[in-house]
Amino acid sequence: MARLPLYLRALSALSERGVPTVSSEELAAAAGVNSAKLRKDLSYLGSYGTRGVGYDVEYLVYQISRELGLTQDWPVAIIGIGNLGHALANYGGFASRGFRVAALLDADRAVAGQRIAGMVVRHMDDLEQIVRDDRVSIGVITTPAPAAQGVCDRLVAAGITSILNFAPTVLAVPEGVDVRKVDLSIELQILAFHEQRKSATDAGPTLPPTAPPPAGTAARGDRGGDLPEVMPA
Amino acid sequence: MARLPLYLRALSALSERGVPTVSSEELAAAAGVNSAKLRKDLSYLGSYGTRGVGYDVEYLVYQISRELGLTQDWPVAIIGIGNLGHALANYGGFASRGFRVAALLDADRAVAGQRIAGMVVRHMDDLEQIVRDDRVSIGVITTPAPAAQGVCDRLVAAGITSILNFAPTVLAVPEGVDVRKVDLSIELQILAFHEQRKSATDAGPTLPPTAPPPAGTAARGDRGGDLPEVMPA
DNA sequence: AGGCTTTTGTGAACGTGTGCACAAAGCTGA
DNA sequence: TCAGCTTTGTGCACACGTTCACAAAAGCCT
Ligand SMILES: NC(=O)c1ccc[n+]([C@@H]2O[C@H](COP(=O)([O-])OP(=O)(O)OC[C@H]3O[C@@H](n4cnc5c(N)ncnc54)[C@H](O)[C@@H]3O)[C@@H](O)[C@H]2O)c1
Ligand SMILES: NC(=O)c1ccc[n+]([C@@H]2O[C@H](COP(=O)([O-])OP(=O)(O)OC[C@H]3O[C@@H](n4cnc5c(N)ncnc54)[C@H](O)[C@@H]3O)[C@@H](O)[C@H]2O)c1
Repeated sequence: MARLPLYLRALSALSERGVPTVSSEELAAAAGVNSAKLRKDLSYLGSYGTRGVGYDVEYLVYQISRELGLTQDWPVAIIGIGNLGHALANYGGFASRGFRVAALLDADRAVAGQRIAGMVVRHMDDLEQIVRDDRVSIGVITTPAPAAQGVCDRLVAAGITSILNFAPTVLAVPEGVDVRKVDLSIELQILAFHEQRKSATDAGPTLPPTAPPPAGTAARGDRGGDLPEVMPA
Repeated sequence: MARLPLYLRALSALSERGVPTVSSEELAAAAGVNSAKLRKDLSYLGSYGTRGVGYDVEYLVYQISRELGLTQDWPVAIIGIGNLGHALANYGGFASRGFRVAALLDADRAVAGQRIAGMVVRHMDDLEQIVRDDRVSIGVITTPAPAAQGVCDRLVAAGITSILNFAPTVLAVPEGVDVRKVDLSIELQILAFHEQRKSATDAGPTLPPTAPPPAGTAARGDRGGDLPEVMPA
């Protein structure tokens, strides 16, 4: 379940505040989900709440941590130490949850060798060896989009089966390899879409809900005239 | 539809390569989705393909751009110019799709005044004015988690109705405000979860699929002894 | 000790998204 | 002009996730 990390975060906060137990209602509110959904999720991991009382916070934290595999540490390698790679390398939020930045790598020999966040950036030549020696299990790709697939292939060849991709590309991977992507532009575009909807309904039907296609002849052919050249490159 | 940006990206790539038309099958492969799904998605926006030929790339790019509201530009403000805020400010991928970084803001007076990516970082005091004058419609929150809700409230009060949140918190917002979150730790935890599943099935049932709760007496009470203190803070 | 209150765990209905499969539509070439 | 081929658009069935609602369980108070 993809919501477990959310619950875990809310529970950790409660735990820090010394709260001993929590009801599904409270926890659901903190995580921003429906309480029935939360209870069903928790029941999946065979968890035990106490009727009339709620869930024991500490116990639940432990259970979810174990279910997510957070009781062991996961060495992470970051590939492509540019703007974003820098930020991630300097980010302290990883270590607190069992993730350890084991290596930073870059193809640029001017970047390799630099010290960032207390680590020396390694060159891509050493990738396979680093993965092997440090038992890296998760690769984070922060290279430019054109390089992402190549890097991905090398990571997979080196034995990595979990990849977090920040480059705006669809990565092709063999079966058994998990890829998750974080895509800024897509998030912004979705926001823009909703924003447009809002202003459209506010200001009346300037844009019809369903855009009528160019009538008559065809959707193809000579349309050079009526297409403003506003489309993004 | 949250997949439109994906299609748009694939289409833009095709457009740059001069490809005039594309079949649903090809486009679906490029976007990593099912072809029937893609056709259904496109049919929602009343789009016109040509049977026996496929879709006109340029026309589709225009249609999707318009549907997503990408024919206008969206001024974006980034709040919290630390590691991540820096990276985003320096990122060139926004402008290419109609998003314009209109302002960088920070609460730290040592940060405000700095030039980053050709812009001067403004102080939070000016937030309301900047939002008003520059017609900022999307706010990006890259402050530490504890500050996020406060910043969010101010953005909403200033009239912003679309927020992209990088801080690991659930933001409470009034109806009509859209929040999308990008959460690194959650992505990593999901990867770790699957990774653990994989190694568990490989190496036999070291961890049972369903974790049996502590038997007998209760799930509560004296459990100080059998809980290893490995849970993340 | 027994009833009352609180809260879990879950059965069942519902809505949504997904994918198959096929008929209709349009192009191409003879 | 017409047959044949390709590809779209969509009806339909299915699977999944979500939510409601309620009975059973546990604690608490008298
Ligand atoms: N910076 C952001 O805020 C941001 C936001 C969203 C998405 N992205 C995406 O993240 C990726 C990185 O962005 P960035 O701004 O950090 O770019 P960048 O150009 O600053 O950094 C890219 C780094 O990758 C290295 N690199 C290039 N090819 C490589 C290869 N084959 N192997 C290893 N390393 C290689 C380069 O040497 C460079 O250091 C891009 O795909 C970008 O689209 C960035
Ligand atoms: N750096 C990363 O790679 C990364 C990754 C995932 C998530 N995050 C999250 O993104 C957020 C920012 O991370 P970071 O590494 O850039 O942190 P950072 O500490 O480097 O930067 C935070 C910035 O926000 C400013 N700030 C603090 N309170 C503010 C307020 N009330 N109003 C306006 N500005 C304020 C600070 O002055 C600072 O410049 C954090 O919530 C972090 O958890 C960061």
